[in-house]
Amino acid sequence: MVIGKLTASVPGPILLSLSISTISELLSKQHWSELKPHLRTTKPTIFLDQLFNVGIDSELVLRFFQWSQKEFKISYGLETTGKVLHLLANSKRYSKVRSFLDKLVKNEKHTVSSVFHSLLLGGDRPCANALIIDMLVLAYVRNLEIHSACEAFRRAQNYGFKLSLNSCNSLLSALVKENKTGEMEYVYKEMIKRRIQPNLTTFNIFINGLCKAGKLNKADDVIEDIKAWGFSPNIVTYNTLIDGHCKKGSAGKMYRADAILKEMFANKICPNEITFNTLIDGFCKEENMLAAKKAFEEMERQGLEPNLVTYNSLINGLTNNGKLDEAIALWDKMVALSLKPNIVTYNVLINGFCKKKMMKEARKLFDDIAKQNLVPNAITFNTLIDAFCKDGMMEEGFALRNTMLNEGIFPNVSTYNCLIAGLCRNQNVRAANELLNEMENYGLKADIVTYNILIGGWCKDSESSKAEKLLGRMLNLGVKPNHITYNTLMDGYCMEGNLKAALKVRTLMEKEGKRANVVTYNVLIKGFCKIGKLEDGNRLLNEMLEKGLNPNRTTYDIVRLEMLEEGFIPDIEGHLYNISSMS
DNA sequence: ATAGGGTTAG
Repeated sequence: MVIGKLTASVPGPILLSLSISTISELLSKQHWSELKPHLRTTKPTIFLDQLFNVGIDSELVLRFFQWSQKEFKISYGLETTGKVLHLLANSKRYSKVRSFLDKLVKNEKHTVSSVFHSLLLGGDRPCANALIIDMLVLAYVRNLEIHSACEAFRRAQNYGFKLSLNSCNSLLSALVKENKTGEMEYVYKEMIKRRIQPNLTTFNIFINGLCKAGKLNKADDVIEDIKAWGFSPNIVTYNTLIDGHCKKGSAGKMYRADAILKEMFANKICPNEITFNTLIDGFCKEENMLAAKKAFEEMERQGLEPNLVTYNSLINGLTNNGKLDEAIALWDKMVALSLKPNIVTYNVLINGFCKKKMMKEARKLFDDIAKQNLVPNAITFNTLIDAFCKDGMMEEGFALRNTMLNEGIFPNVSTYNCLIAGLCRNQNVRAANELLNEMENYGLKADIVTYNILIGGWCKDSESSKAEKLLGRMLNLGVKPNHITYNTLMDGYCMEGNLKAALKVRTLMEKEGKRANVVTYNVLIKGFCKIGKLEDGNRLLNEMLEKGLNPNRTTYDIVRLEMLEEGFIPDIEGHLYNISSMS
């Protein structure tokens, strides 16, 4: 049988006279040199077209497609690509479809709309179409093209394709990882609307996303949704919720975390190691070491064995609460229990030594890492670099950065932030700015911390207008300023005595939807006091109290040092007791 | 396809 006969009914010239079995054999054995001469007279595109029609194995078609693409530098176009995909899908070669789609979304930058259009032209079996579109969404997620994944998710509905639960869950979880809360909530709502039945995992991912966005009440409410759908919250649900409260909650958050733990018990779900580790870390971060230790004991009472994560959290908590000795003792206890410290343990204790300016000890631990067959990572280096910079040893900091490069551990944004902050501390903002350029030449994007450091640097140099230029630059580059950005800039203008400019920044901040916080008020009150306008400072102080913002230690210091000393009695009687008791 | 620990800015 020859292709010529088979394709006689297909319009166009017949250019090949190889039998199908010969072609199949050549393709499967990849005897390209024997095939090549035939393609001098028949264009590869036409050859491929004929392969589509004769019904040979889809994998062989794919092989020819990929070989000819490379060999003749052909770019086949999306429509042909769509045909290959349909052929693969129809013969259930799903892993091939997957890797083919990976290449499509990774290498070639087509718009989602053109990919959709051509995929749908490639075949007319609706169920194959739905499958390919579903796998396309997954391919975008796998390749971290989350924006495209969302667009494909939207278009799937427009074209009437129902996506699988698996793809939707993957998309949801990717959106959580990228902190895209708005899109995550959209996808979740759409799933319900499109009647894609969620499972418990869907709800757990959704809760995690809400927690990461600080929407704790909304996250709590999902528990009711879970029950309404006929599911029961599981250990992952509760652990996620507890962690959300530990990390994002405000004052008294551990009470709510504890309340969730009790609810968990009431629902007959036993906490596991992760539950306790989460709680212990939460208490440590709240500087409540007593509660952390109690949770540790409770964990053992429940028959659960504290693991590496437990010890790392506790050691970290102890070092951050000035209990370096206890931290070292716990390290020893851990080793005695034959739990081997990992790189996190080392980083935590190195940080502990660094914070106490015990650089020799820190360095000794650092040298020990390699002896234990562990590998230092960027965090290890960043911890040391930051400490050296803060200790005024900039050369050491830069030397460590070079060591990193030599050892193939790439400096990241934080590395540069530590160095840039060091230069700013030494009043060398110009050099700091050059480092910003250097990091961008390395392809590292400055983040919010970088900008905040540099803005602070210029402000300290009484060059607040230069700092404001940086604010403009970050806005242009799509880095969203936060409270620290605005407060730092306001402080700069205030220290220059330019209250007018400072108030303008406040207006700008509020236009961006950020309300003044305690630091904002402290900065402005102090600014007014500095130029002798104590009444204005007092007015702001009252405004702050009216808004329900709690004054902090700095507020009281300002009142005591800037107002009382100038003989001005602030109009905040209820707080005067605190002012005198804090002095 | 879902949950826990480490570095940088007021």
